[in-house]
Amino acid sequence: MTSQEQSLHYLQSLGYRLTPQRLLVLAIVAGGDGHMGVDEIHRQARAAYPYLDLATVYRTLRLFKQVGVVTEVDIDNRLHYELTGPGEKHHHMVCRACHRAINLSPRYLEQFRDTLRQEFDFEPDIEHFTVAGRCRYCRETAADPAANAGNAAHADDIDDVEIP
Amino acid sequence: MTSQEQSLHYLQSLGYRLTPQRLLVLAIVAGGDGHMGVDEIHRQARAAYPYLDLATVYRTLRLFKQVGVVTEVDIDNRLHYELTGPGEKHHHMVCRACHRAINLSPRYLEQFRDTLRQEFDFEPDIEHFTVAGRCRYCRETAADPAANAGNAAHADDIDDVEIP
DNA sequence: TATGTTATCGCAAACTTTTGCAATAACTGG
DNA sequence: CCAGTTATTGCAAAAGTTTGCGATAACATA
Repeated sequence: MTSQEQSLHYLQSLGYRLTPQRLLVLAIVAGGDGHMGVDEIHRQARAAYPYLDLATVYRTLRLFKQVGVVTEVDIDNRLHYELTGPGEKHHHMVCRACHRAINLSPRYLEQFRDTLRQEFDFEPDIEHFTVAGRCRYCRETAADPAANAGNAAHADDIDDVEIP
Repeated sequence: MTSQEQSLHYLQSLGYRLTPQRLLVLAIVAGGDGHMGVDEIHRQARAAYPYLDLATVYRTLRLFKQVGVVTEVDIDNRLHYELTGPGEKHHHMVCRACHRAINLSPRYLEQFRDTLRQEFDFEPDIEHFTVAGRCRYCRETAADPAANAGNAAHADDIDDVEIP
């Protein structure tokens, strides 16, 4: 049984229905490599099934995320999804400047999570966790707020860069 | 010189202009207690200056955040802002269920940040950092978020609880 | 104070994501 | 296999946020 089939069985066991739309979205997310934007998922899905609505894609992905089939990553204020690997969970660091996403092993967060549990009895959601910040390249090239200090021009925003 | 005046001077020193709109938004955020939603800021601002546009409020708050005057907190997919205290920086844990925000001292994140710096040469943005998850009360009472939303009962011995 | 430069504003429209609702289709039990 | 129940869909529209653009106003310089 493939991991896709497992996911579908799991959905069914929770009482959710198996629809062609859900099969399709799952197949596409499973087929893509790395995080996929919602629009790209929708575009690919329409190629196979033209009537599939964007709202359905959003709802389907939200459901998949809820039951743990996919992982949600917020990249530059846009939602992206990838298949949740069985054992190979990881988190992301996303650069504020170039929006590149770097994978982050869970062990970096585990200690932090344990502390929050113990001290606050708060259960942090570290399955869906993104660390924003600046990557090495962007810090080297420019992008230091202090460097812009005297500069009146306020560089509205840095342009989008493909996600590797 | 008040801390508001300091912020304004700082903006000017960076080359940004001082406009009545910015003065107003700053005053309102400074006047409110805790995180304020964008719509609430806009509503209060219009009382004093009816032509102020919502887009201007968004742009102003984004600028304030960029230069460190305010801190942005994402609560239930909506942006909230509060004045960045001079020394009293803190982060937030926001409950997925009741959306209550719990303040989190920076020391809990410092070790994590140091690790990311050393291992990945990645500079995480921990000034604007929110940990999502489930608070104790919502995990105890289990399911229904609506049941807990707006309930301040479990402020008990949690240090610093704010209701959005 | 007058003038030029350009950051900022207001407006309208776009974009991303969510939601209400009636019609449809997936599962259930007979 | 059929009928009933209800989760799910597609559509349209709303909600929250961002963006393009021409007009305006803030600051610098003289």
